Amino acid sequence: MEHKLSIYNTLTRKKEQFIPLHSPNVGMYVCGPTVYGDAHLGHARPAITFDLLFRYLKHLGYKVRYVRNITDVGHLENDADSGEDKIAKKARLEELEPMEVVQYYLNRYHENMEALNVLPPSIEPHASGHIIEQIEFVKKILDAGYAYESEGSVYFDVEKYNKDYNYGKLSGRNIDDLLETTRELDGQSEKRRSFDFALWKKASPEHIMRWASPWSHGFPGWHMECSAMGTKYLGEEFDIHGGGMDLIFPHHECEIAQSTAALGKETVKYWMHNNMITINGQKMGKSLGNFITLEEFFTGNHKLLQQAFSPMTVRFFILQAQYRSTVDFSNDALAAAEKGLQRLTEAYNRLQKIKAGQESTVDVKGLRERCEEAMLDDLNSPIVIAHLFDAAKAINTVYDGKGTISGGDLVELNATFKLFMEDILGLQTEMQADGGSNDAMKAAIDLLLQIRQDAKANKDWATSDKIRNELQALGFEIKDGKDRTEWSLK
RNA sequence: GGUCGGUUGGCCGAGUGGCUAGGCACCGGUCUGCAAAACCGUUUACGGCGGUUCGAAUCCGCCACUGACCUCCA
Repeated sequence: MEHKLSIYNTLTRKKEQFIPLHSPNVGMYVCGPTVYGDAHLGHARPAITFDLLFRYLKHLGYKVRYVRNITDVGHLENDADSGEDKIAKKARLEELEPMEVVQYYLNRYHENMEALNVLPPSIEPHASGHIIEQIEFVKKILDAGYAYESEGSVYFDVEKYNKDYNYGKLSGRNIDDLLETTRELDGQSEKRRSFDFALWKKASPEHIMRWASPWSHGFPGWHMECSAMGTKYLGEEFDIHGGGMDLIFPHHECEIAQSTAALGKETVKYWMHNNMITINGQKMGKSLGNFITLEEFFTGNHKLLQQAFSPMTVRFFILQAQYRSTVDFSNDALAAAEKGLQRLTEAYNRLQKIKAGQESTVDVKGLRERCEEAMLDDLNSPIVIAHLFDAAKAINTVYDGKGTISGGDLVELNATFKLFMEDILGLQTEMQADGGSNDAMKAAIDLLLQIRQDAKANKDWATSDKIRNELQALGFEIKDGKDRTEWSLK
C-alpha cells in the first residue's frame, strides 16, 4: 500500500507511521457506550472520530475489522463495594429488567449513530454475552500469578505486575504516585493495595445481574470486557485500540495490564484517543450533569440551545476540529458550522450543474493530493475541510460565469469532492429543499410564485410582496435568483 | 499535591523557525423595484517576561491563567 499514514500513538506520545501487523487486514477496537442513558454530544466524538478512521482505512485499501463493544454489565458507579452497577441502578429506578434498559438505550444509540451517518462497526459485542470469555481471561491472569482471590472476588495484583512489567506506561503514572493519590474508599479491605482493581466481583444479595464462576456468583470487572472481547475477535495482537482520553486511566491502563499479564505480550500496537468536548470550558459529562443529548441537539429542545442542529451539522462541527483537540460547545460555533456546511453542500450541488469549458481558469489541480496529505497526517479533517472550501470557491466562480473549467478538471473535481465530502468525511449532501412536500403542493407554490412574477412584471409591488411575505410567514424560504426564484420549506 | 495537555484575530479552529490556513460574524461591493438569499472582496492574531537565532507565534526557560486524569465518565 503506497501511503504513509501517520497516527498519534498515546503509548509513545508521538506520531508514528501506521504499519498493520497483517496487511491488508487491520483490526481496530473502540470502547463503545455504557447503555444506561441517552448518548450526548460527547459520545458522538469517538463515534465520529473512529468512523472517520474506519472510512479512511478502507479508502486506503485495507480490510478492516472494526469492533465496538456495548457495555451492559460490570460498569459500577464507583470502585467501592457499595458501588452499584449502572445498568442495574437504572433498571431499579425505572422498574425494568436490566436487559430492557440495555435494549431501549441501545436502540436509541443506534438511531443517533445512523442519523450522524456513523457506519456500523463490523462486530458489536455485548459484555454480558461474553461472560465465559471473561472468566477464562481471569483464570489466565490467576494462573500467571498476577491476581488473587479474596472473599469470592478476584483482584489484579498491580504491585506484583509492576515488578515484571510496567504499570502506568500508557498514562505516565507510577505506582508510588498512585499510592499517594488514590483515595481511600469504603470496603477496600479485601484488596491488598488500594490501586488493585477488580477482575471479578462477588455479587451482593441484592445484585441481580450475576453469573456463576469458580469464585462466586458475581460479575466481571469493567476493564475485563475489553481485554476479553478484543482478543477474542481481533487476536492476541492487533493494530488499533481507541476511545476517549478520559479512558486512558484507569480503563486502558488496566486493559494493558490484564492482557500483558494473561498473554505475556503487548496486545495493542497503536493506542488512539480522542479529546473531550467541553461546555463553558468544562468537560461535558454525565457526572457533571452539563451534557446535552444528541436527541436534544436534533430537536433543539434544551435550555442551552438557541435552535435545533441537524445531525450533519453536529458531525461537521466535530470534524472541523482535529480529534486530539478539545472542542468547545457554543450556539455560535454550531451556527457557524451549520452555515459552513450549507456553503459546501450548495457548492457540491452546483458542481453537478456546471458545464465544462475549453480550459480551466480556476485552479483545482492537486485538490485530491492535498486532501489526501491532510488525512494521512493523523486524520487532519479540518485541513481537508479547508481545501474543500477552496474548491467551493472555484466552483462558485465557474457557476457565476466568472471562470471556466475544462472537462477533465470537472470530472476530477467532482470525483474528489464526492470522495472526501461524502465517502471519507461522511457528510451527506442531498439538498433539504422541497423536503416533505408533495407534488401538488409544489405545483401550488410554483403557481403562487408565477403570479408573483407576473405582478412584478406589472410593477404591482403590493401583490408581489404580499405573496412573498405570506409564504415566508408560513415557513417558506424564498430565494430570488437571476433567472428564477427558488424556494424551500424550512 | 502528582501526571499530561492547552492559551492563536469578535467567535470557532488549523498550522508552524522566514511563505494568505479555512469557516462564521463584521464591513465594502455585485445582483435586486425594495429586501432576503446568493456571489465577490476585505480588516482585526498568535497569554506575559526573558533567552537562542540573520529571523520565533513556531525552539528553550520562568511566570500567569486554564483543562483533563488521579472515583464513574466518550
